[in-house]
Amino acid sequence: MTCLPESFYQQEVVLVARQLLGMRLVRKISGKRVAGIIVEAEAYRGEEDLACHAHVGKTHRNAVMYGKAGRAYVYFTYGMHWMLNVVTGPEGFPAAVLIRAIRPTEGIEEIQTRRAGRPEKEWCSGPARICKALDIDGSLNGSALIDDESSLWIEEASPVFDNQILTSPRIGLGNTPEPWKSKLWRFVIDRKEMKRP
DNA sequence: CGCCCGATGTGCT
DNA sequence: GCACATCGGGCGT
Repeated sequence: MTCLPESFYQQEVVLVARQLLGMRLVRKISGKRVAGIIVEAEAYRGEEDLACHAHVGKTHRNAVMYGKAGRAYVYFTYGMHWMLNVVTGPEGFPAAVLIRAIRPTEGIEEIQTRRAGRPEKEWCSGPARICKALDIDGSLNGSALIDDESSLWIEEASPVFDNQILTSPRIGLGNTPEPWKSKLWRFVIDRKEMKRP
């Protein structure tokens, strides 16, 4: 296992969100690999971005986003859901990528158990579903994704060409003002387009 | 499949 | 007190 280095995460957050598509998110659960290819991700960028949790300034909740790149920012919302983000950019500048969907590739039995009773298509399509499927919660908030001690990291898999990628506004920003609401900071692998350039 | 709505805890004003 | 980077069940098409 070769996890992505800190230098990867130190890049501009929108670029990192794009680059994460096609990479493999790996979680180790009692010694076993549970993993999937990242197929959807969104960038949240600085205090200026009114959709970003950091728009209210630094607080206890969002403090990890202000820290070093390559850490997990895991937060709780809607009274029941965990969300996984990866911190990017220089220390002190709050930015992170929300992992919104993966395509499971390893540890399918573990995922199936954790997502019992739901259709396979819904196992890991959605930020809270990923956390449920991979047993990710607040205990991983602030943890490094870039060392071998970790039980959560991202590794290279297969590159994704630009013509396989769709962009759109970020999901779920109901009350967020423009221009933030319309920023094309959501990246998705187009399931239909499997051609090479 | 789509739309609607309730669930349910916490951070921040 | 309220908004929230959501999900799943219920019901109509």
